[in-house]
Amino acid sequence: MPPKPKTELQRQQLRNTIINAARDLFISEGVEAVTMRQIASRIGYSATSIYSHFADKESLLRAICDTDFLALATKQQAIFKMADPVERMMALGTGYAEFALTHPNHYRIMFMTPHAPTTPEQSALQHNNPEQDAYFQLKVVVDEVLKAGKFRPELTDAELISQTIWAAMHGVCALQITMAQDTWVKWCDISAR
Amino acid sequence: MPPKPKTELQRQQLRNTIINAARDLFISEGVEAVTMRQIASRIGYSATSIYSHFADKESLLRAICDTDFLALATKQQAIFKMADPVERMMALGTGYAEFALTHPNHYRIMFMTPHAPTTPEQSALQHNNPEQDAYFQLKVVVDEVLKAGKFRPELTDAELISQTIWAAMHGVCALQITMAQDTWVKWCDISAR
DNA sequence: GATGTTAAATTAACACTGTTAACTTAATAT
DNA sequence: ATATTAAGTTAACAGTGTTAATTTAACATC
Repeated sequence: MPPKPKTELQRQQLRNTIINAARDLFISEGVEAVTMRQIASRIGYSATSIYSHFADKESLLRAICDTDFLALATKQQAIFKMADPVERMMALGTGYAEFALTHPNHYRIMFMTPHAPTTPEQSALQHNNPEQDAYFQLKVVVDEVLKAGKFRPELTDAELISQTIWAAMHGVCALQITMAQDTWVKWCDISAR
Repeated sequence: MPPKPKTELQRQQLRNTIINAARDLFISEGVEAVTMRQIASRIGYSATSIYSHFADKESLLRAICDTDFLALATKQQAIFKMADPVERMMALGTGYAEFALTHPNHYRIMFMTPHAPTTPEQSALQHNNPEQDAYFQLKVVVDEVLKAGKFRPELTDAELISQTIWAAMHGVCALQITMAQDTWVKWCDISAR
């Protein structure tokens, strides 16, 4: 039953309804296994109506990622206000891992699935905005720890250090997510670092 | 033009031809983008003929994985024979990264895609066989380095150390593969460690 | 040599996918 | 009352993995 003019708010609401339904399905079934028709039927619309809010499946996926990247950055933002830089850096790390392992399927979509490179106008998220960019948060903290002289002297490049830390955290989390139920390896507890 | 009886050798040859063609395409185009019809046409057969050698696309994929796990272990096997344990351990690491980054699509399938746990009869590969299990190779070398007293004294568990090393390597490689072409982060060169 | 049998391969067909085009419906502006 | 128009629909397309039905050619037997 198609009525007519919707306020911008209503449009946003429907957009969010689609995003949430799609996310639910994506994380429980896997992106590939979920069809546009399934998403639509879950919210009582026809498949094609999704296309008036998202250009295609890929941009729907990207929109989901966007909201989740923001959620992560917001969560981390609280940690970001701790007093001691070193403590802050550690807390960022455990916060990240916590996010990854309590939302493994979000994490998979966000950090373990290659997407086409995102152009600025496809994403509302801003680089180097500490409220929206969790990587920037890390870089800032690393820079502070660096200036406080708390790294080994041969480590001087904040960008490189940040990326190494991120890679290490990602390695632990990603391997855990992908391989945890594999019997090949006798997996040790994560908290052991 | 369909002739008739083929020797077992000929069957194996065709099976390999399919595997190699499929791998080529998977590597250069990505698994999802490659169709059975493409694979078939590349070797001058029709799509359906693949199904007399592989139950479906997934088992074709798994067959490729199997040969590639073995390829990795075999490649690493050479390093495994170096004299100095520490050098050996380092070389295993760079060998692993080399494999990951020269075969990113293999790597994605092998280590970044959750599969259902593989039952023994689906795979001919053997656990804890240094010729077929690259993780076991790492564990052995780590154990030797440990016994040579070359780790910091607080590190005592070979399994934990091995998994940490693996996680670190995996983190660098996986992040590189997933995010390399993303412009969000100004990626540093891998070799910088 | 003709004939049936059988594996190898092919073409046709199915159910389903993401997506586009064409069409309906109902609320507003005139 | 009527035209306009956005929101939503159904119909249709090209392409997917896969299965069923069908052809083809080589062999074994008479």
